[in-house]
Parts: sequence; structure tokens; C-alpha cells
Amino acid sequence: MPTSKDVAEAAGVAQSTVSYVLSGKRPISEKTRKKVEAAIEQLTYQPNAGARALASRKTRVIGLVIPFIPELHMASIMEFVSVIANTARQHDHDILLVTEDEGAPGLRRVVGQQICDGLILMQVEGDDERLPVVRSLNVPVVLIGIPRDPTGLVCIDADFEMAGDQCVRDLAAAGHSVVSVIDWQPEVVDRHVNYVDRFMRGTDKAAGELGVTVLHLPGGADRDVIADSVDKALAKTTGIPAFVAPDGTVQDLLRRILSSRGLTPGVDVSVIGSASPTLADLQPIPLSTIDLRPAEVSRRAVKIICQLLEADSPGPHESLELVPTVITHRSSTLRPPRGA
Amino acid sequence: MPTSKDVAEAAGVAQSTVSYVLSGKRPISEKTRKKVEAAIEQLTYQPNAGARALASRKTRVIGLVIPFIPELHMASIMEFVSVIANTARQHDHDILLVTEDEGAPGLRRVVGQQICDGLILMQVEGDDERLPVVRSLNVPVVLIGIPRDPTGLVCIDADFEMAGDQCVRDLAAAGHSVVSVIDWQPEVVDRHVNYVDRFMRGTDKAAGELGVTVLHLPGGADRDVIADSVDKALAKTTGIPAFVAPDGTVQDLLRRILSSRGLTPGVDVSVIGSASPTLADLQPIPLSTIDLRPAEVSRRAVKIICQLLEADSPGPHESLELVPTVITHRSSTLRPPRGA
DNA sequence: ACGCATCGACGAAGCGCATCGACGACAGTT
DNA sequence: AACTGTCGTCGATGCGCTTCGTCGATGCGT
Repeated sequence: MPTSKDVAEAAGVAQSTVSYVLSGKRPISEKTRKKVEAAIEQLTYQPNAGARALASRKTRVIGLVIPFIPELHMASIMEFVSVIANTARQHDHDILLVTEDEGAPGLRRVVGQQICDGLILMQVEGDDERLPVVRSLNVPVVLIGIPRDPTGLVCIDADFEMAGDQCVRDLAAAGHSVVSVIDWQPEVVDRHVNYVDRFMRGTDKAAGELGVTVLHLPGGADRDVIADSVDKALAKTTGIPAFVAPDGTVQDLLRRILSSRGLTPGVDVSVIGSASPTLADLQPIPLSTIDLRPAEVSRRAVKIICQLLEADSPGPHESLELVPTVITHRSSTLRPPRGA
Repeated sequence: MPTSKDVAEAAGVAQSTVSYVLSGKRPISEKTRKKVEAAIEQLTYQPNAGARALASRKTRVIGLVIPFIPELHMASIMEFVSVIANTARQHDHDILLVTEDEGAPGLRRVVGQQICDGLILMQVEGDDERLPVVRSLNVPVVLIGIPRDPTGLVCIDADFEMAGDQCVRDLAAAGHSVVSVIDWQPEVVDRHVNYVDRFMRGTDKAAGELGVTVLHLPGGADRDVIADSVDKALAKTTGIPAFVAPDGTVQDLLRRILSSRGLTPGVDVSVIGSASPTLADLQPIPLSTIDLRPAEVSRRAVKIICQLLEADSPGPHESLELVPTVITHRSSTLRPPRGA
């Protein structure tokens, strides 16, 4: 492996000059820059990350703490991960995986050993045990998810309250007077995973304003639970039933159960799910969706942490960003009555 | 951040002694070790990764190259990623994400900058464009997947040929004389993604030996394509139809289409899918599965690369490991006739 | 023609650790 | 008592880079 010293010799300049050509932190004449760049090219020189980190005290690596809770929809987590990784590269950073199994000590480790300059935490819960550690860490941390007490933390998430509101408003406009929300897994709900509460707040507020009834029913990956929820909803609904299934796992099951009950989305039942546009179109009946914007949330999370890293002003920051959700009509919901 | 020098002062020893206590590469008396360990504890010292990498020429980081091809089943990729990350930690290594978007230059970058000591490549194709780069890289690389020409490469994968063989044998034993295999997406098949070919080889060989007919039909995430495949299969089958759907995306669709054709798995049609045991049990009708052992493949991949990193004998290695697949009967396949 | 400012390049000093040679202390030998 | 040999510790050096102070060269004005 060639070093910057080799490059300097090949170009006939000092090693520090090579460094300045690379960083642009001091003016370099056109002539010598050309020479140095040629030498770099010819030797296929690449700066050593360890040495660079040691000298500059910056690793250009961001730790990404990913959840592996089995009840989560893996495919959607993967979407976060992929977008985060790609966006980080666009900002000239790399992503180090930190698994949740390592817990809070894992955060201390990667920061303490200075393996990374900052962290992104996914799937932050209302009372996350890692928050005290995060606050004490003294490096930029961006949370995806809003904890109960966001004081001194930088948070971003989809606007779940808006999402809940949009779903109920939409179904109400289509003529439904009862909207059944199949929630996330009971484990998730009980843990007061922040977004669940926010979503519910959105549905309930809208329901109150519009005079619509909202039923909250348990979700999960268990078919029987969902089937039970559906039947309960059907029993309590007068008129055409409407379902909202914000969790990916749930909506797959929901569709099958509705079909086994002889109900066809868009005809005698309305269904709003959550899926990316491409996936939604592929469904047997194109699914009306509430888009929780995972890609946009991911992009912004990376952008925010990169800004914090640039600024590198010490001390805690605080901010809270909510990404607007988007509701899209496809064929699985009833059309609003004319004139509505 | 305290340094090893600080620890040395606190313990009243030389910095090198601290280093030796940590690495154990030279004998240290019980007494001074205790002193040093106490100082480390008290200062909450953690060695600086950059400095360590610079001095030792080892980063203890493994680059994981993940595919983001939309047609792949994201949930199963996530399983690989999670197991790989956790296993790496058990071997005292970290995982750096390298996205496929960076392509071959990305591999050169992370290795050239010495951000990581070795690579794991997922989703290696038959004629992968990255192979020449990998061979020239001069660091340990483990491929998950078997390319057409594995010369000089270290590969591991599930034994897809065994899987194909097991499926056909199993269905033949249950009395089926025609077995319909719904393949992966046409894009995947056309690319000669190695495992598709191997799986087919397994099914066809077994079919030849047992005098069974195997139909290969296009798969994918498109419902109409699968529906078409199913109908073709039904038309060509005499007796009770049997389906094998080794791709996760496909099997979801397959189940729904069969049910819409009035066929019940385990009663008037046999279905073998691929899913983890927990998922398989959750299906409306517990799914007989061919387990492609993603977790085991992941664990071994990490183990192999860690061994290569320990040994750190330069020059190319070559090995090929196939993880045996496991077929599990649940209720979605017919019982073999008595006495069989 | 001389002095002065400006620009561009240089050299040296670390960053925090691993590693190697060397050396002091102590035990065992003759 | 002098000698050899371990064992445990120290000091110095270098990994490859960033960064700061410095200084020579060049241009300008008078």
C-alpha cells in the first residue's frame, strides 16, 4: 500500500503538500496540484483511514443501531438501513452496524473506542433505556422515533399523528362512520412504542372532530388474533366496514382474512395499509396506503447527523422533526360519494 | 478521553506495560496487572481504534457487502445481516456496511483505505462482475453464494442442490408424479444466479432418478405471472398437484392463488415453501418447508473470515462449503402413503 | 533599485497505540 | 562471590496522517 509519503516523493513535493492537496485546507498552485494528483493516480494511492482518524480525530463513520426484534417487519427495517447507508456515502461517511444485542454498553464501546463519530438509533421507544447513555455520550446522536422526554435529544420520525388523522379523515370522507384500526403487536403497544401512541392520538382526535367511531383492535403476526380482531370489528360496524393496518406484518394477514370472510376491498370494505408505492401496486387489489416515508426519514436522519458532525459544536443539541405522511388512494378503499 | 499513557501514569507503569496487559503478548506479573486493570477501570479507559489500527495494521472490522436488489426478499436479507453482525461481535469484530450501489470501486475503497480487514459478499452471482476485483484485493473475502468459477475464492452457501433433491424426493414419496417448481423471479433466473441453477439441478437429478416429472415455471413478485404458472402446472398435472416455492416472495402469492383456485394445501395439493420454522408455523396451514439455513450460513461465513484474519497468511485461499438444508413436514404436504 | 506583502510549499511535531531491543532484579549454579 | 539465565518492565521508535509555524519566491509600489 502506498502512503502519502510515497506520493510526495513521486510528485517531488513534501508530504504535507499531498495532505493539503487532498483536504484543500490550504491554497495549492495549479502546477503542483496536477503533479500530486498524477502521482496519486499512478500509485492508486488511498489515504489510510486509521491514520487519518488518529490525526484528525474524525473517523467519518456513523454507527447505526439496528433493532432485531422479531416482531418488527424486517423488510421495512431493511429499507431504513439501505437508504441510510447510501445517504451516508453521499455525505462521504460509512455506516457501522451496531446490533441492539449489545445494548447500552455497545453504544459506549463504539463511541469510547472512537470507532465512529456519531450514532443513529432506530426504533427508539418511549422510555428507552439507552437514552441516559445517549445523553452522556458527548457525540452527536440522532434518534429515529420520539421518546417520551426528548429533552436534549435530536429526534426525527414520520408524523404518525398526521398519519392517523389522514386515515380517519379519508375513510370518513368515503362515507364510513366506523373505522377499525388494527394496531401493532400487543408487545409493541404495551411497550408504548412512541409511534403507536402518536398514531392513535391522530386517529382519535380526527374521530372526535368528525363524529366517527374508531375501534382499536390488537394486531400482531398471529393469524388468529387478527381474525378475531376483524370479526369483532365487523360485529361492531354498521354500514360498510373500514380497516386501517399501519403495520406491514398485519396488513398481509388482514387481506387474507377479509377475503376468507367474503369481503372485497374497495367494494364492500375499505382497507388502508402501509407500503411503498411499488409494493402497493403489486397487490391483487392495489392497496390504498398511508406512506410513512421511511426513505425520507432515513435521508433526513443522515443529513442531520452529518450537519452536527460538521459543526461539531460540543454540548447537547435538541431538535424534533416530523416528516409529513402521504395518503394515496388506490382501489382498496371506497370512492368518496360525489360532491364530497 | 483517557489514553493508555494516562492509564500508565495512574498505575505507575510504562505505557508499553499497559499495552501488554491489554494484549497479553508478554508476561506481566500479577501485581502490576492488577494495578493496571484498576487504573483502566477507574479511568474507564478504552483503547483508541484508529491508533490501534494504525499501529497493528488490523482494524477488526469486516466489510459486509449487501444487495439491495428490489426483487429480493428483504426480510431474509435482514436475517443474514443480523446474524452476521452478531456473530462478528462474538469474534470481537465489527461490521461495516458496504452497499452494492458502490459496486466494485466500493470494495477497492474500503480495502484500500484500510477501513476493514476483510469482506463478506452476499448474493454472489454466477458471473459476478466483482470477482476479478475480489481476487485482486489481497485481503480475505468470503462469498455467500457459489460463482461459476470459484477458483481461488472462499465460498459458502446453502446446499441448494440438496434442497432441490429433498423437495422432489419428498413429494415423490408422498405419491406425486408431477412436481411444479415455481422459480425465482425471471430476472434472477436469467442472471444465472448460481443458487437457482443448483436448485434446479437438484430437482432434475432427483426427478430423473425417481421417474418423476418436474415442471419449472416462472416466479416473481407479480401476481399474474404466478397465477399463470399455477394454472399451467394444474393443466399439466395428472393426479394431485405438488408445488415447490423456494423463494419467499413467491410463496406468499402462491398460497393465495391456490386458495382462489379452491385448492387446500395438505388436502388436494402439496406445497413446500421456504421459511424459518417460526414463520412456517404461523401460516394458516402450517407450511412444509425447505430450510435454507440462512443463520447457519451466516455464522459460518463469519467464522471462516475470522479464521482467515487470524491466520493472516497472505495469498489467495480456496474453499467451498455447502450447508446441508433441512426439509420439515408440516400440514401443507400430503402424508406419504402408509408403508412408504 | 529596494522593501514589503502575499502566496505557496516545506519541515516538524504530534495523534495513541504496538512492538522490539534492552536492561535491571532476582534465583540458581559452580 | 562471580556467572548465567529468566522474568518482568521500560524506553524508544514508527505506523500514516493532519496541522501549525515558518520561510523562500514572486509580485507590487515607490
